[in-house]
Amino acid sequence: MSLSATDPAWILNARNGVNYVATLISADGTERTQQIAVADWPAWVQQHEHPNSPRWVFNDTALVYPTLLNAGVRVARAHDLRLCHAILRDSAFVAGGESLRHATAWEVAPAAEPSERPIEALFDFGVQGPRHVPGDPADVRAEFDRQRAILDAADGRLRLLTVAESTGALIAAEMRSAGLPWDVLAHEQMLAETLGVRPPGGGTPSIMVQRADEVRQLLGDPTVSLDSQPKLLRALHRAGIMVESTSKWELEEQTHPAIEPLLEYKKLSRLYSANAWAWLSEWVRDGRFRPVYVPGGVVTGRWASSGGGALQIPRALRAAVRAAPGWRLIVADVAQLEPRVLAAMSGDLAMADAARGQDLYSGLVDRGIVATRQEAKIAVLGAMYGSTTGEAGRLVPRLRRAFPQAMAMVDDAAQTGEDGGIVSTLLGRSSPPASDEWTAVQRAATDADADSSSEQRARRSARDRGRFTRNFIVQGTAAEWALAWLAEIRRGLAALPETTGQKTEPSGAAFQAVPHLAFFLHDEVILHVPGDLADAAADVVRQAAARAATLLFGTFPLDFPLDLKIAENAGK
DNA sequence: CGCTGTAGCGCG
DNA sequence: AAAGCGCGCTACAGCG
Repeated sequence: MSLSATDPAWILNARNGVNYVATLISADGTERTQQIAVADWPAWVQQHEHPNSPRWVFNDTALVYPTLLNAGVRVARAHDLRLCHAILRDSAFVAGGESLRHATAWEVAPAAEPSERPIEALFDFGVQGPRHVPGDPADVRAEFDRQRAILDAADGRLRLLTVAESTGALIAAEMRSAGLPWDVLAHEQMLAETLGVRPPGGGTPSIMVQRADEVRQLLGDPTVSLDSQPKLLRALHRAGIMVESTSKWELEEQTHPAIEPLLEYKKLSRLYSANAWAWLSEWVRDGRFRPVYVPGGVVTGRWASSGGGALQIPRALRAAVRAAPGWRLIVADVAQLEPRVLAAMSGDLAMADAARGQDLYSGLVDRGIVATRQEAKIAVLGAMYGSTTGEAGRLVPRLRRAFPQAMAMVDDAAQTGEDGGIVSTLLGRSSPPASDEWTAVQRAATDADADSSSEQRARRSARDRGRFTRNFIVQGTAAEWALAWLAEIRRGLAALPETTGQKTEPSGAAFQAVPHLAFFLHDEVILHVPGDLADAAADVVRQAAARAATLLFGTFPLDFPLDLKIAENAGK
C-alpha cells in the first residue's frame, strides 16, 4: 500500500477551547484542518490510523496518549514536540537551534501521572495550566514548523533519534497502561518469609524485631534506635566499633559480633520500607504494577521513572512478576551493552573482536589483557566512568594499550568536558552546556590572585565534568541503542499473527489482547505474550536487537547478544 | 507542623 | 570511604 499524495503524512493534534483541532499535512504539502468534538477524538484517531499511518504530532505524548489508550486506540507513529524540542534545542548537530531556545514554553517537566487524573482532565492539551507545554493550534503549529525546518536540514541520525525518542514516548505510555503482571500472593509470601509476620495493627514485622533486639543486645544498648544514623553511630562507638558512618560497605569491614545482625537488619529494613506491604497497596492494582516511565528523563537520554521506584525493584522481587494463565513472559537483557556500544561507536575492531560471543569480559581474559573476569569488569567500567585510582586506575591503562581507538574516544570526551565543551551521542543528543557556576569556578582559578584552594576546586570540578562527559557519550548512545531495540520490538510484535490461545489476559483493556512490552530498564525488557506466540515473540526480540545494531552501527562487525528466557515468572 | 537536605541503598 | 557514571525513594535530621 503506497502513500498517495493526499494521504496525510503528519497529523497535528491541538485543542482550542471547545474542540480538538487536527491539521492534516500531506506529503505534497496540501493541508486541511478539521475540528473534532472532544468525545469523538479517540474514534477519529482510530479512523485515520492505517498501515501507512500518518505520524501523529503530539505536544506531549505523556499527557495525550493515555486518553487514546483508555479508549483502546493505539497509534503506530508519533512525533513528540516536547521531547524533540529538548533534543533539538541542545544538539550540536543542529546549526540554528536559536529558534527553539526562544520557545521556552516548550521546556517543562513531563506531565505527572496522567492516567491517575480524572478523565476530563485527560482531554487537556495544556491550554489551561502553566505546567504543560502549549496545546493550542497556533503554538503547536509554530513549534512543529520550527522543528521540521531543523530536521529537514539535519543529519539523518538526528531524524532517527527524534523518531526513536517519540516512539519511546508511545511505548512508555503503553507499558504503563498494560502494566507488569504482578503476583501479589507470591510477593506477600516472600515478605512473610523474610520479614516475618506483620502485626495486625501495622508496625515492625516479627523477624525485623528479632534482629533489632539481637543487635541491641550485642551492642549492650537495649533501647537504641537502629533507624537513626546519629544514635546508631554513637552506640557503635560506645561498643568500640570505630566507624565513621553507618553505611553498609564500612560496616562490612568490621568484625564485631553485632555487625552481621545489624547488616541483616538494615537489609530487611530497606525491603520493608521500600518494597513491602505499603508498596504493594500503593502500586499494585488488579495484579498489575504500573510505574510511570519518564522517557528522556535523564540528561543522557535514558528513561527515568517516577513513582513506584520502577527502576529500583530489587532483583529478588522479580520472582513476583508472573504471567497471566496461558501467557508467558519473555525476559531479555543485553550482555554488556555499554562496552559494546563503545566498541561500535568508536569503530574499535580490536575491542569488537574481544566482545564477539556471549561475554565481553571473558574475551579480555582470553586475550591476556587482564587476568580474571572480575578484573576485566573493573577495567571496563573504570574506562567508561573515568576511574583513576585503586584497582581500576591500575587496570585501565592496559585497556588503553589494547583498545586505543575506543579509549581515545572516551578520553577525548573527558577532555572536552574538562575544557567546558559539549559532547554528543552517536545520534546527536548533546550534553548540557557547562553551568554558569562551573564556568565561574574555572575563571576564578585562572585569576592572577587565585589561591591554591580555588585552583584545587576548579581542577576538581573540571575532572568531575570530564567524567560526566566521558560517560555521557557511552551511556547516551547505549540509551539510543535501547530505544531502537524497543521500537523494533514493538514493530515486530504488531506484525505477529493472531494468537490461537486465550486472547485477552484477565485484566484487560483492548490492546492487552495482543502480545505487549511490559517492562523496560535500560538494557532489559519483559514482554507479556500469549503462550502460543512465545517463541515467535522471542524471535522478535532477538531480531530487534540485530536491527537496532544495524540502525546505529551499520555493518560494523559486532553483535549484541541477549540473555533471553521464556518463562512464567521473571525470577532467576 | 511542613519543608528541605542528606544518608543510605536499590537499580542499570 | 568511596574509588567511578546515571538515577528514585525513604526515613531521619534540622530548620523555621
